[in-house]
Amino acid sequence: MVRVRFAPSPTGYLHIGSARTFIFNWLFARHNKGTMILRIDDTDVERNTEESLESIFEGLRWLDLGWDEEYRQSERFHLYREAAQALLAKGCAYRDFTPADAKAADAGDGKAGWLCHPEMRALSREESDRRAAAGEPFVLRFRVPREPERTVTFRDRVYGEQSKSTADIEDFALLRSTGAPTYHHASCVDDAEMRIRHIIRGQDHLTNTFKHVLLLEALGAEMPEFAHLPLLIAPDGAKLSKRRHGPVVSVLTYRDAGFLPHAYVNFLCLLGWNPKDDREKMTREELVEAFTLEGVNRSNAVVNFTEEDPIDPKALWLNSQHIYSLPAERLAELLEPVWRRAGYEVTREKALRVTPLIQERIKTLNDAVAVADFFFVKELAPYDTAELIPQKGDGGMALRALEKALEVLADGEFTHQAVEERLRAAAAELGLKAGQMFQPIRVAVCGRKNAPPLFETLEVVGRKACLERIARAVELLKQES
RNA sequence: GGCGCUAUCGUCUAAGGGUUAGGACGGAGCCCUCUCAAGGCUCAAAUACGGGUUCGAAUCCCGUUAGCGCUACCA
Repeated sequence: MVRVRFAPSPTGYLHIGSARTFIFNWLFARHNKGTMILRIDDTDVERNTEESLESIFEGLRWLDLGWDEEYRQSERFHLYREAAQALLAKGCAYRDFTPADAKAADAGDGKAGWLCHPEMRALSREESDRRAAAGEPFVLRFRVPREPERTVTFRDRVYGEQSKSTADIEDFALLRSTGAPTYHHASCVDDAEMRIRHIIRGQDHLTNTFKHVLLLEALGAEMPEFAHLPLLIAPDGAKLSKRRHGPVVSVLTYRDAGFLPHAYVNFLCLLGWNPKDDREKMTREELVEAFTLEGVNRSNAVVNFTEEDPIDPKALWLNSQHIYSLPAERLAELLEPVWRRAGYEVTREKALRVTPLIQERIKTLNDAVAVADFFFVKELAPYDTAELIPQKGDGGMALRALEKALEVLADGEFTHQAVEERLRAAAAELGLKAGQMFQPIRVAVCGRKNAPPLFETLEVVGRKACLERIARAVELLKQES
């Protein structure tokens, strides 16, 4: 039975690297019909914040993948205390009465004291119990078995065989002087208790794993499999940090930028993993089907962004691909609130008619505001009348085209086929090329040169608004001459 | 400093002893076309460096360099 967990600590927003770890765990669980566990690693009371927890949940909810079980370490302190007791009783742990600041002082430069404090490690049981009973503060440390020295090994599903001498592993803390567990302790106790079979997490934990193997052994737990993931880094090679790189490190940024969650999930999957064929755009189902640990690679991946352009171009492209393959009705549903937020008056029917015209012209949901404005606004924003003048033409030509359009569009059927027929005939009659006839009309109706196909656009904008806008353009041209 | 991990186009990546080192994004160009997109085609662009092993190395080994991680009573 596959059981995996994602274990964020609520000390910040949901980082995109964490999001990817969550996604890989989720994919692995779903691919293997296993269980996905969300565990909040909130053992550091000092640093945890409620806002952070909220933003992590918000990010996770947006990703829209879900999970099966949920735990909070802050509600499980009794388990960690019991486990610590047992470890102490078995001699696998010892009390270290060194004051916190003293330890920092002499272990500072990676010199002698970093492995352990030999006096503390050697303290007799009686002495240790006596000082503890007297209320002297201590941290509980794991007694790394160093005599005789041995090599700790495990096989990582991504990085292969790993080994490290116990001579290079320090006596790490299990319990702080407050009695609260450290990350290593709580994490291992929980992984054992929750019967996590596969630990999939960031590569920053690769060397921590030697400690965890030792601890898990001491706890008498069945050894899980480990799979470490390459890290996501910034273009400057540094790890992604909010301070240095800004909001690009938070998943909520992509939601707010108008990304589709499954497109963003797709993008994150391609950072450090690939399906071994040339597929790039993949649906959630395809990802679940294709995901295996064998496809994960070992080197860190750069998220490609710059200060001017904070979104990775490939993410943008993938998003446009996912938008394009959405059924128009579904896209219209998603676009409606976007337009409404922009202050446009939008009905379901209107959204349904506009959407197909812009579907392949937007890369994000938010793009729809600027791309479709002229379908919704009462009055066009002022534009440069020079735009009305066609290629190899002049103001006079624009005027003739527009006046003819006014005449031709005033009555008759107002469907795009009928409108196209009449407009093409009109162009022929005036001796104009199609483009020369259409550009003034497009600019008059849309307020700019770049817009969706003209006839469909005219049909959706409607006869009344089209005639008004063309008449307005005629007026402007006449004023100028 | 110690220990560990990593190194293919600008970026994401494929190839895991024999390929003109493949794909994608981005860039350039062409085609299509009522504009813009979308789409199609083409081009530029990479095996960090030095040694081995081998008939043959991007691929295996060693070293160098660089980057990253751990080295907290953070996670």
